[in-house]
Amino acid sequence: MARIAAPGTRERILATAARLFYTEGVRAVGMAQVIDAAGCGKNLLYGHFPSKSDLVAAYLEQARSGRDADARRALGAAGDDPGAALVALTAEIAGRVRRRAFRGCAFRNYLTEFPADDDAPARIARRYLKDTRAQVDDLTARLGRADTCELADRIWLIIEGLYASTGAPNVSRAATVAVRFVEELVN
Amino acid sequence: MARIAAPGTRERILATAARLFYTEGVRAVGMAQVIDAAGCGKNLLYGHFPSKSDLVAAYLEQARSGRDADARRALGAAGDDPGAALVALTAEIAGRVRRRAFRGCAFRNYLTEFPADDDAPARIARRYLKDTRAQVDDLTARLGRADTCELADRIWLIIEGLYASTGAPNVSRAATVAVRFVEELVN
DNA sequence: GTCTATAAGGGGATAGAC
DNA sequence: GTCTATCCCCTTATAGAC
Repeated sequence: MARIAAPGTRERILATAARLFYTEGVRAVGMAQVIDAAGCGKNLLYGHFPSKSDLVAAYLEQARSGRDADARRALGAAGDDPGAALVALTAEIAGRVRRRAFRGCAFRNYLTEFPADDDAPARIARRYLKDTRAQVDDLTARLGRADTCELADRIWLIIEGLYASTGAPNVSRAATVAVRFVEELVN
Repeated sequence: MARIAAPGTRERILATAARLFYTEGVRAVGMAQVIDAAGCGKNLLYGHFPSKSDLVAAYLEQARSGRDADARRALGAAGDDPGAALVALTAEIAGRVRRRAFRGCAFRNYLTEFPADDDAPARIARRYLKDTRAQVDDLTARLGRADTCELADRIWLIIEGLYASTGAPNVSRAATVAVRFVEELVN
């Protein structure tokens, strides 16, 4: 009797790997550790993800999907107002930063761990940064200010600073300040 | 005939290691690679640095010394004006960011690579972040504003964002914008 | 005495085989 | 699941060159 493949196995393995990669770093976590934590056999993991690079790519793809969904939700609530959209985007990131499990931006962290690589995970990470930056540029342009370029650069500085505020003395306060900061810039 | 120990050997090894660690990441660079690049024997390196952790600690200590010296120089030119000092500090970082070899803040990069560690290198990195943040807090307090806390948080966001601007579309422009941004905040 | 070169120990990594 | 192959890691030890 052939056993039926358990549904959701791939997702369970990926969720475990994602938590470990994000918390401890991609390089620090070995495949054996993922297998142990997921409580699955080796073949099962390598069946779904033929190599560690594939698993890492899936981890980053999933992080991107989740982030995009949250961003869409935040943007939806902001309606057509580009200023409100920029504030909503910042607030969405601030919400992530306030979580206990926050340990920086998964994509920036990956690029810090593998600065020279140009494989699938690196391309996913770089594309994410490019796309979100473009999103900020777009929204800022729609504000119709004379100093569009300067303003976009400033908002981007705040967003990057917000993502980096892992070691800030008061992370939650930093998140609040960042949102208020962007609010003042767009109003 | 006893050969005299070559002077500057430690410094040469350390400079090689520092360049590699900073450019490619601490985890990605092995001791063998450092030995190869330094063109020395294995025993010589291990004589000066008994373990990789010692070498990494020396790398971060040296980075800190260099950074402190540059910061002192920048602060000296600013005189007693705390606003000018904050701008000078930002400009000093902006200068680093503009260099071709810039690949982020060595201390933040290390903490991203080893988030769970609490050894000598990690303590050096965390102490640096704590000290520079305290420096910003101090200077901001001396501005005598009513919103000292908020202002310090904002400047810190900009500084963190500036350090993170490795992948910005135009790094040099981002650096310029950051300095102008802080200028406006303190004036 | 000082350094290089080489070998080897002990561990852990990815990945494949059964 | 277990077992193995292969590789690279940090580190120590040994042997030889100047």
